[in-house]
Amino acid sequence: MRTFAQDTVNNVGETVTLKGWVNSRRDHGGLIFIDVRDHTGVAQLAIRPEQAEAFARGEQLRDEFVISATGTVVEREEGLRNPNIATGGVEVKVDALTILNRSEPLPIQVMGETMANEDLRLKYRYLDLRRPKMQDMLKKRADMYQRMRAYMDAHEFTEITTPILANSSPEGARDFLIPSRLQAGKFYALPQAPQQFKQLLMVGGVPRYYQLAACFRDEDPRSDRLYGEFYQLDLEMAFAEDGEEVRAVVEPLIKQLATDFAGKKLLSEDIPRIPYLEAMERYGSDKPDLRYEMELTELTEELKNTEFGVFKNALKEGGVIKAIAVPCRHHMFSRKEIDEFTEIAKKEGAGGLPSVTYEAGGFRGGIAKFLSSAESATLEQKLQLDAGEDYGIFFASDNRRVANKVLGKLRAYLADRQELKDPNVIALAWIVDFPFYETDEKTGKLDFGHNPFSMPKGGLAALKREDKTAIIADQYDMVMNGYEICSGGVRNHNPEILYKVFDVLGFDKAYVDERFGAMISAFKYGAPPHAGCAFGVDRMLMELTGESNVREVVAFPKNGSGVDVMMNSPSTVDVAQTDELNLRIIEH
RNA sequence: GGGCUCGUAGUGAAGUCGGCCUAUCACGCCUCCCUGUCACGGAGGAGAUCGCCGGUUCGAAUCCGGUCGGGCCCGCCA
Repeated sequence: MRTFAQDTVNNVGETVTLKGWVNSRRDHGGLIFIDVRDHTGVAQLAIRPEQAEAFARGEQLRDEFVISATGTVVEREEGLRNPNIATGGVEVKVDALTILNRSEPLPIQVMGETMANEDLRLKYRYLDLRRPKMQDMLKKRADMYQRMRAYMDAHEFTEITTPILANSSPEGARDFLIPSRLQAGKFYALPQAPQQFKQLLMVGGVPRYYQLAACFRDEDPRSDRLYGEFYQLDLEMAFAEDGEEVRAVVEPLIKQLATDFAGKKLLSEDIPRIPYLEAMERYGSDKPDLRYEMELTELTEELKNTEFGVFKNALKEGGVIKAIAVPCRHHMFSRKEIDEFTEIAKKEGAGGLPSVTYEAGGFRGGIAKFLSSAESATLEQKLQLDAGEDYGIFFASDNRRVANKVLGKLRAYLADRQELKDPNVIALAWIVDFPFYETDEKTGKLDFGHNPFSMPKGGLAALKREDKTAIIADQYDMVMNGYEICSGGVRNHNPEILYKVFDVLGFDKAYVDERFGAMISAFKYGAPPHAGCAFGVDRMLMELTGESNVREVVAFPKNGSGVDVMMNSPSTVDVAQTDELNLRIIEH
């Protein structure tokens, strides 16, 4: 009868068989200790020369050999116990030992503190996954899936799988294309999201749909963005005409994941709704981390009579002056540090980074000499400076968009640097009211701000407004600790309004019919209003488990170049295969 | 596509403003010893053309140019 490592404590006096990997071997010449590891932990085997056959095999064991050991569980004597491991009070006196498989010396270390670089870990992911931390991660992901399914089922959502072989979508990310054999010269595409299918399910009479959906996008990855494939908790609700209906349904699930599942504290039970423009003004970002304050403070009015040339020029050109006050905590920012921050500001489009320090209740250095005593007093009050604390104060004077962007970037960077993020706290927020259309900074042309299929607030009438950039999309993102974890919207189920949405950008009916034929035609046959959203499962799991790289929460991720270094994919294929698909590979 | 950064035994690091490097340390590996260890211990040993190519120099892991690979960021991600 097989017993697991952690169960040995409950089997004192009994004969057990442990199967697992050799975690470590301590050969004393006349006595061999083996720590055998399985998915439950490690247990100590003691092999004595009296069991000659087992002892001889014990001498051959090396790290990561796979063994089966049978023997009696005995209580360890006083002084021989190891309080550091769960099974440290017992050991197995081995009678018989079988080597089930041998192992060559490992290319990466499974046990111990040194960890190989990521490239090697990914190449030998099957070894990397043996590490308890990775085992734990796999279990956590499964646990999260269970909780999501249980919650969605309990709220009368029906899980429906939608096609993986889908169609190329002209909007959005780059597609993965799949050549069709039966339809020569045509292509499927892997879905970037089940967006159109789930909306068609609404037309199909499904009241509430959800899916743990695989999504595919061929875009360059980031530390919080996987290459290629990722998972979303995708959901949609028929007859929801107000985004609040969706938000109210999903909020308890996310809170439960943050607390019960991740064991963290919520910054607040009430999840704020922050309009996009307000988020940009206060945080310089549409995905602000609310665990720390450091809000952007506008000082345009307060400094309108400034003597400082840079500010004067900005104001003359209709710009704004904004600032953030950064608590110093340990020591005042050095010249070198401020230079470093300046580089960041410049990268975001700032000309420089005017600054001043606030020490011992007064402004010093930097632009301090340009501040009148009246201005100093106003700044102190507007920036809510605490005389007992020292601050570095950083300014942006530019057009509103750039000023917000610069300080927003700096706010996030400095919060990290100053360790203002509490890892045990989850701060949630809904960012709402995204602009439907935006002007492209470079071309000056009008384009969709986000998702063309969401409902413009105010419907058809709103679309006829003169200032198109003032049209608001009924769209909402959920932000968790500075990461966008969910995006959703009230969908546009009205063909007339949908045509108009594209008409604003100069696309005619034929364009819409050609590209979104199934959807626009379905909407003509009694489409119910509907709204929904989709949560990024991987990113959420990353933040909830305190990882800073999303690849850490995926069993077999691709690297930054889109390569699976373990399987060596993508790879070339036989000419016979490409011939069958009517494809010709052009050598580069 | 662009910027920054890293590349040294199987693994992780040190050395990187030219010579004390015949390249250091730890883990791992091999041989021998060891009956109470638990990251066992002890003695000994093997293992690196310093990512690759070229250049400068009396001399290059170290400087320069190129190239390949990784990571982070920008663009991109409706």
